[in-house]
Amino acid sequence: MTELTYTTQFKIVPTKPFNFDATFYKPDHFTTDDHVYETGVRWQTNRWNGVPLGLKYESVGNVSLKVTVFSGKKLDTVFIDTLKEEIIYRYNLNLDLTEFYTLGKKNIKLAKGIDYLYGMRPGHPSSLYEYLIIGIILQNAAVYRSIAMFRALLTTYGEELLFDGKKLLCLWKIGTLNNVSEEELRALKVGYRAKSIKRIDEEFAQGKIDELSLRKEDTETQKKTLISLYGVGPATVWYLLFDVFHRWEVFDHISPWEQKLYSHLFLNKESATVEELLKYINQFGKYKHLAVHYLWEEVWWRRKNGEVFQWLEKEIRA
DNA sequence: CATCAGGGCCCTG
DNA sequence: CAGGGCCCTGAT
Repeated sequence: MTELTYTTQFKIVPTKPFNFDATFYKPDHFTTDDHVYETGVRWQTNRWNGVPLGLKYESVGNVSLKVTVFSGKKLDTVFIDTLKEEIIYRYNLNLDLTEFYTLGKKNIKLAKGIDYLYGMRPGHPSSLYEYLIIGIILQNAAVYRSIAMFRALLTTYGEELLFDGKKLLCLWKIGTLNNVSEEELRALKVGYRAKSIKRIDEEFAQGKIDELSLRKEDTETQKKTLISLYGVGPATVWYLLFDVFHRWEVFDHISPWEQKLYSHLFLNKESATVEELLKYINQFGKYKHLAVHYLWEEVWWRRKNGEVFQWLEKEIRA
């Protein structure tokens, strides 16, 4: 266990309107043991330039954000400045929602979602490497199993950090799995995914992918690069484009299980065709996936706040 | 008990 | 470009 005793603080003022809770907590995200959330606060482990950190995000009246960085050693200014930029990027704290809201409010259903989650940003705590690990354990498994795999991996190869009275696990450093055999990974019940996880780790360790420069490429290049990674197919690419590369307009992939969920979500019925669903979502133009994010998160937040959606319970098998 | 079908992807033919 | 196989696990 590593105790993180150094602290650095800074403030971020996001664009308005800002909703801390809906931005820093997504009830449908399944990862465990690497974060704790309570109203107005999120503790999150993370690595920046390979350095394990404890991050504490606090809402200051839903107007600004207080960030406390816990580290094992003193951090220099460049490190902190780039970390701050990265946080702004990952949680989309500079996103201007005006245009999307104007468009979205023309649709009664989405208007309700926007109202409920007013100021919410899309966003994800993970780097591309970390998200790829998550994406791979999502494949061909229901939620409870993905959780089990994530927990097993994190417990075995992650690093235990103690900060601000919280004991949380931090995902391993790129290259860690180099000395781990495929058999050893399989023992954690990740199955055939062991091979993909190892190969992704290897490719990143060799520096074949540079996340920051890939962000600057166009969508097609990003798609091509991602799908070339072993174990990454269309479904995983689609998640990555939204959560890691912030492509709000890409919404062209609906898998059978999502088809059922979106039928309820968009059209309040049991089973709509993929064409029907895509047609519905096309009205949101360059904000297609962002619109879905609002509709989707609305249901999850309502569920968290006590409302019951039978169709959701049936499908998620958490 | 055995068999099967997944919240994909790779590989083969 | 269609379809079999894959780790596991719960459902039947």
